[in-house]
Amino acid sequence: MEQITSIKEIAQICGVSASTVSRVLNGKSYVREGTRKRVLEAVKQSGFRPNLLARSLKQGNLQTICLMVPSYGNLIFPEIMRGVNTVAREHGYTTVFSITEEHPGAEEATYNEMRNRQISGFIICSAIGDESAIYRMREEGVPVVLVNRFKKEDIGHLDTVSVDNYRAGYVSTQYLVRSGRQRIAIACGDPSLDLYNERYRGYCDALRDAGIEPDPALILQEPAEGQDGYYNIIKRIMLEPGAPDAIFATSDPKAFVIMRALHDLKICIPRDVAVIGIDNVELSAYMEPPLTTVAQPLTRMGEEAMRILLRQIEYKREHDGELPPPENRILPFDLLVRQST
Amino acid sequence: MEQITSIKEIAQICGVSASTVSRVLNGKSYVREGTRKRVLEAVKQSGFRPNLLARSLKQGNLQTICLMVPSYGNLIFPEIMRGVNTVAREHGYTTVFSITEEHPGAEEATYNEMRNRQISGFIICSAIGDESAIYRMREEGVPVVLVNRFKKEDIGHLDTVSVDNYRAGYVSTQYLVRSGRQRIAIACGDPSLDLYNERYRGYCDALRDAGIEPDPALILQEPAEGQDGYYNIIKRIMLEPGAPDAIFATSDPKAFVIMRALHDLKICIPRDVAVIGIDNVELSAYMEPPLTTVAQPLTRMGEEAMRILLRQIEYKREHDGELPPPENRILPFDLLVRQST
DNA sequence: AACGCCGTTGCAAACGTTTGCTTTTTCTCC
DNA sequence: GGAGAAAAAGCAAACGTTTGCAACGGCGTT
Repeated sequence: MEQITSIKEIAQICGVSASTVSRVLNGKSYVREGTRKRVLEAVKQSGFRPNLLARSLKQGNLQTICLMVPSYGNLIFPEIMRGVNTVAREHGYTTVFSITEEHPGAEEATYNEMRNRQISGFIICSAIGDESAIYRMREEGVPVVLVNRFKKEDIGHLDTVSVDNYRAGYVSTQYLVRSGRQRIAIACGDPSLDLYNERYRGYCDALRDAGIEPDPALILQEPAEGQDGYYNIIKRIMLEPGAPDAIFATSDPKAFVIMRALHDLKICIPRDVAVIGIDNVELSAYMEPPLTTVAQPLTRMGEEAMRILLRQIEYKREHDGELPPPENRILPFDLLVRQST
Repeated sequence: MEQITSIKEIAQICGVSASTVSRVLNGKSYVREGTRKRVLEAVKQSGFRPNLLARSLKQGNLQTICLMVPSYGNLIFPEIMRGVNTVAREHGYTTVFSITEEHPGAEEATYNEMRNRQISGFIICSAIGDESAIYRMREEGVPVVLVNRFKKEDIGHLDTVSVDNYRAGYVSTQYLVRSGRQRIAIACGDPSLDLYNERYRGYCDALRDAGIEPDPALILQEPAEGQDGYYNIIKRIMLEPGAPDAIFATSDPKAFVIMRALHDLKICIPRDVAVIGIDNVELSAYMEPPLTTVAQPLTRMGEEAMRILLRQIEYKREHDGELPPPENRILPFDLLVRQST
């Protein structure tokens, strides 16, 4: 059984031309029912699969999108990836990924690598501070969707998917206040990421609305060595006078580090200190005690991002390379009360 | 500034033929130093990037490999992915991924999807029981490397990367014995995966070598609903007479579930029951207490898998489509003692 | 019977490379 | 200065598709 490698061989078998076979395979133009059947049969018999590269070369795009994630340090990314991948697949798209490892400029480098692969678009979960490269991509007519990480000013200019981070910060802080906590600390995230600034704003406003003035001593800045550095910060602050009775971690992984520090200090959660996070990665439920957290619909965020990207790709095709006006999707979140508060 | 899209335009600018430009870009054949410089300059000036699809169409392979993972339920996969990705990238390869979600037949489906994309090879972390599809792939001359999941019989027939799972099981059990535990239970994994069977064998042998006959009551089979089902199993067994004083979880995620159950029973780890895992995913250190575990070099496993794949690809090119004899890489592991034992 | 139309099909030129072969240029050596 | 070889460059045919245009035949209409 010879391996059939091209449309021409199928054509020969069926006694038609290659064009006809192509038309059958694409279902674009009409083909007489009889020949259609015959071709389809031959294709099935031989197990022939058309060469996607050839098609893509002709049409100028491989059915492939690129997903950029910063790292796996934060476990939200695998879940987002899963969402992207399932929707992509449903639509015949393949997903390539690139781990930027938080290097500045990595997005642009990847973009350049991918350009000559005729990638249809990008989903970026790893923007850091400087988004100029991303604006440039959009200007060049390349579909891009940002997930989670973007600036307030990007809204209306770039496509984005996220939750309402301000509300998330507000709600979690409010919950701590309502459960009677007095001195609520916040573990801030990288200040170059707006999502953390928003959560911080929500924290401040929730406190003020409850008649509490935010105490600078309780506003913990992300240490230079990254979130693991919170371990030492917590150890220090808990021994000082005026230690907090609750800690709002602006992401679950930060909460994990913080809980570790509290355990090592033999401080009881939640009796002495309550801890709340944001994300709800899978493992949050397995912490001791299980972590109360604001659940982001991570997988769904990936799905939505891919849908928006597909919309852009389609619009672009129909409008002669023009991109549609940007879409900013905000998904709902849930406060998930477990035993750490 | 017009966008240069093809080698021909560069050729025109430099007053040479397209072939020459191609040769400069590939560095294959000799080109006079002067023209070389001129072409390179023009390429740089215009920011031109050759169309990889066209090249691949001609040469019959896109520089891309496909990584299949079962799911993200087990956090070892993100770390393996990172390893694969970095090596792939160093060698100019792009990685596409596919999540098989443990569906039987998913490997083959993905394989078929990828075949017409001229994928150079596959790294599979998701084989389940039936590897016939994978043998078929190899027979068709497609480079494949299995990571972690494969059968003993595959050794010598397929390329693999893993740790010595028998030793890993042996060492962890032995460690429990030596620290004075008497009744050591094992939480087995999916019996269709040999790696779990090996760990189990190691467990039995370690016990016997210590003069302890494995007690069937302490051999816990993975429940039908997957590892989460261990929650109820543990809750039950701990209340029965002859409850274990140590539990060997054949993977870290299983250990997490088990620890959750023990906490909920108010059983103290490690005083009443010691827990040991295998994997050392990042979060193991953040459990309460931090999990003692056999650390697999996950990222390194990904890297090695990619290297072996590259070797296959290269050999294949040089030997007229022939694959090299299979390689079975076994990487060293470390027993990481933390506070759960 | 001639006409035009429409539904089908084929032809051939693209898409942007690579590469075997040929031609031209350059160099070397007598 | 010329012959010959070696080096450099060009030509054109591929790789496997898609697609505009042309061709063909059959049918209904006048």
